[in-house]
Amino acid sequence: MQDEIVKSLKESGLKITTVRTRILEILNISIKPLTVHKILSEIDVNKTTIYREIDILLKAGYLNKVDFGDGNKRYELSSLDHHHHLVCIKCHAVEDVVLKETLFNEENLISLTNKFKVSYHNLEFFGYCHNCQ
Amino acid sequence: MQDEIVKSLKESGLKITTVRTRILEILNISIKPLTVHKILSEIDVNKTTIYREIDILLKAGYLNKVDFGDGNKRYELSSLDHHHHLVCIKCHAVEDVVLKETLFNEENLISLTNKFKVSYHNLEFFGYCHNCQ
DNA sequence: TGACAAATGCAACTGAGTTGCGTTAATATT
DNA sequence: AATATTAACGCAACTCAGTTGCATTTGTCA
Repeated sequence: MQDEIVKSLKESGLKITTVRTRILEILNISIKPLTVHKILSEIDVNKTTIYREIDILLKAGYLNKVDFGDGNKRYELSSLDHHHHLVCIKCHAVEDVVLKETLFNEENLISLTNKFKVSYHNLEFFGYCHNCQ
Repeated sequence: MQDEIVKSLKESGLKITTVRTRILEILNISIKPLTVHKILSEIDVNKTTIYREIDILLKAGYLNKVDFGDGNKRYELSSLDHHHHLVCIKCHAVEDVVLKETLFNEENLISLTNKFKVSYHNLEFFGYCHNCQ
């Protein structure tokens, strides 16, 4: 694991454990957000540990929660550039997409007109991928 | 229930039942998307029935599924104008918001550059409402 | 190396959502 | 209006994601 991350973890009072290292590795290699189920299948560890670990990494800001609305929460490294996903309704393939326009302007307008301070947003697109059209 | 909806239901081969009518009424009155749990608390009916009913209404296009990422699916009438939600992280209040710009342009760009045909999207904003800032 | 806190495993639990099946109610048909 | 048909419904039992309490182990630091 990179020195930078090790340092960051220690500063957060988190230990460098096998499980923690493996989770970060697995998510680092993955090209799409993963479910707990998927992560569990890659590590020989108790599910309680994974759930707790993900909770810790989420709160410490290392992970983002991604929701495809199928009842399974997914996670990806928050160190990735801000992006959204294209989820195929048919084959469930997932692609990243970076919008041409950010939602900053909208968030500023919301702040003014709704008096609501936006912290973050969830945006995913659903449809048919190249192969499934 | 409005004649228009009754006609539409019958054309879909759906019967006008007490439960069905009540669900549509409850969602029509509500200012925010409701969980199954909430709907169940308003009608004296078996939970299996509610789940099946919502599935039917979803597939027939009367409802939209809304996801606030807390593990509870929510539903609202699809007859409402296209809008998104502002969800307060602290008090869980929900407001509607209509964006100044639609995501149509982005969806068209996605179609061209990613060869992905967008059918719909999920977009919700999270942050702090007027009272909780 | 010893002490302390963080991390882990296990078993039992909770709660959302599902399935199979027998019964009831709404609608169409005669 | 009586009957047949099929959608709708209730119930019990189930699955599966995620949680909790508690005892044990491991990483880190003094």
